[in-house]
Amino acid sequence: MNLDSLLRTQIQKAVFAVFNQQIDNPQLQPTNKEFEGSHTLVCFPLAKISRKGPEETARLIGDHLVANSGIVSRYNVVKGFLNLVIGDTVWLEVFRSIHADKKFGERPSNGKEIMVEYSSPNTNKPLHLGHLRNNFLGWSVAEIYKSIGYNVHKVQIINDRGIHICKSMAAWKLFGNGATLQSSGLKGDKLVGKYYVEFDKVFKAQISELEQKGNSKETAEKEAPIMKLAVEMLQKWEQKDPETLSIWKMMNGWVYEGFSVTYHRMGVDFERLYYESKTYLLGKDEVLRGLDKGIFFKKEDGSVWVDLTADGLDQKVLLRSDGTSVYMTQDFGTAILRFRDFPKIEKQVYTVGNEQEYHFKVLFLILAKLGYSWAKECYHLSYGMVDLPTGKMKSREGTVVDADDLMQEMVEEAARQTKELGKIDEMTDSEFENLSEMIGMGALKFFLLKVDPKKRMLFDPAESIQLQGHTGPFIQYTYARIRSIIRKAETLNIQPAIQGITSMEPAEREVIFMIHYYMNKLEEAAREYSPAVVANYAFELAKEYNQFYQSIPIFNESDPAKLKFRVALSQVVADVLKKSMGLLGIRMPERM
RNA sequence: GGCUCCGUAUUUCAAUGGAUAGAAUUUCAGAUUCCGAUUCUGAAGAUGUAGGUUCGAUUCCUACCGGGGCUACCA
Repeated sequence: MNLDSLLRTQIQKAVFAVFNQQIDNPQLQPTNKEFEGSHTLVCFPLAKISRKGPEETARLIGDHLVANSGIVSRYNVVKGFLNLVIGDTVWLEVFRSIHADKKFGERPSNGKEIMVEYSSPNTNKPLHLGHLRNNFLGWSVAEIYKSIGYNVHKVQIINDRGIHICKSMAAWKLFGNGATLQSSGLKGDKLVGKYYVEFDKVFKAQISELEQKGNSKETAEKEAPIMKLAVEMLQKWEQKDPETLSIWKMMNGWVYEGFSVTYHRMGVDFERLYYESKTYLLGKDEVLRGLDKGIFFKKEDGSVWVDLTADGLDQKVLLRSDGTSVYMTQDFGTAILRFRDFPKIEKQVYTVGNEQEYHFKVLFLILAKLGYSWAKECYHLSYGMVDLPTGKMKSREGTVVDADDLMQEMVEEAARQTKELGKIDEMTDSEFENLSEMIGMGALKFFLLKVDPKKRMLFDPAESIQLQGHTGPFIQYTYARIRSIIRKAETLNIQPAIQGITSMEPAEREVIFMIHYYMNKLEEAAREYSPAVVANYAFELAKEYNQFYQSIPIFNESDPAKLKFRVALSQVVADVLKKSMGLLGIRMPERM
């Protein structure tokens, strides 16, 4: 039973009965805590059709609902707000159906498919803090869509070719002495990253040397020997030179080995990988087709452009004068390829930093101009930079926070904290390790996901792992304590049940209200592409439960019906907490 | 210059155009015969500025102030 839609229908009926008017979408919102009731109908907009004051309008609707709806037991009116009180028996019925529904929180398949792209790393260096936000966001949005019935395809594009990887390759060739994974003992992506840093160091030294000899900065950058080598390697790569290809394959192989370790710890996964080396030539045909149709135009030097000035943007190049393609060209080529690979998807979601907002605006516009109807459904899941308390985190400034290091630190901190609290005595080593991983990663994920994606945010590692406050571990603790209650109920052989009670304490009603609101929140999160909605919901639910826990006895309750009901309530809260946090990729401990 | 995102308590974050702008944090004052006090209750404290639309604006519009990003025949 869906209480909200039932109530909406009843309100529509009431408005029709009282004012003889149809309304599409009654404006319902949760009632402020200071007033009695759970659902509030905003009646200001209805004053126009009722031709009465907002308060009188509210009263007339309220009277009709109490008399006819069967679910509203009483109401109060404050200004133009109609606060509705749902009877306890109705709430208990709502709760009973949730408790019985093993699949609560998961919509059955709606037959629709979407694709979510995230991560999309370059293969010349390790993943950093920004990638963590990217991966957690993309993965979580995919899970949220799954839970409301979509078939979701998780993909990434791996930027495995281009000048950046050739830089690492050049440095390895010059200074590597044939180093391998085995000989270095390093994680693969770290080893390749080391040469990328090495390249940069040597490159800068060569530039300043050339500048001192009187060259301009531009010339120096072009003429630096190590850069010339990297460019040469890129050309050889494009000509499929066997030696270059084998270095390229070897070094990318190292990176993939390293990345897979990092992804595993992050807890993210992909259904399909796209490699830029296989897609970078795509899109050219589409440009030529667009040129024929007059969507694009050619300049006298032979380069092909699209004119987006009518859409408030600039002109954008699509093919260079030498006929080669640019990033934009391959990106819409890849988009089209994906729709061929997965013909049923109705849109793509791209999880990419907000510095590429312009790029995606152009991309979607071009796709629309080419006649692809799905273009307008595509979405750029844009997110802001992550700052640290110590300062800004920018790769250019060389203060990159490595993803592996950060995860390791979080887990170590969690372990230290748990030890300090003296909770490890009854745990085996592997249980302790597992718990530290859950808490450390939970703290990290929750903190990165609780903020609206599009906002630039500050990540404070110390604050994120606190057991009190707006944190993942706080919610995990609440969960662990509930599980402890459930275990005790099991040993006492108390079966959770909803029988023999007809009324509730306010704190119990609040908890049920929060639980019943879960699906609304999931849909909002999907609509907004925002895991933050789910994160903040889980936090609210945990707090609501703690209030109940604090003020109402469970095992000291003498009425067995109430005792069983409260155990059932605890059980459902635990389930919903676990499900909602699961959508953020956060695991929940039985004990902590 | 053009485009775009952002500006909310000391700080970090909330608020489909709705009520006295919520949390967390910090400080102070309280609560446990009890299921895990890593909890709960109370107090203090904020919408960058100036207009406009609206019954009602943190939200929409305009201008300004402040911050980030984009504006490459780079990816």
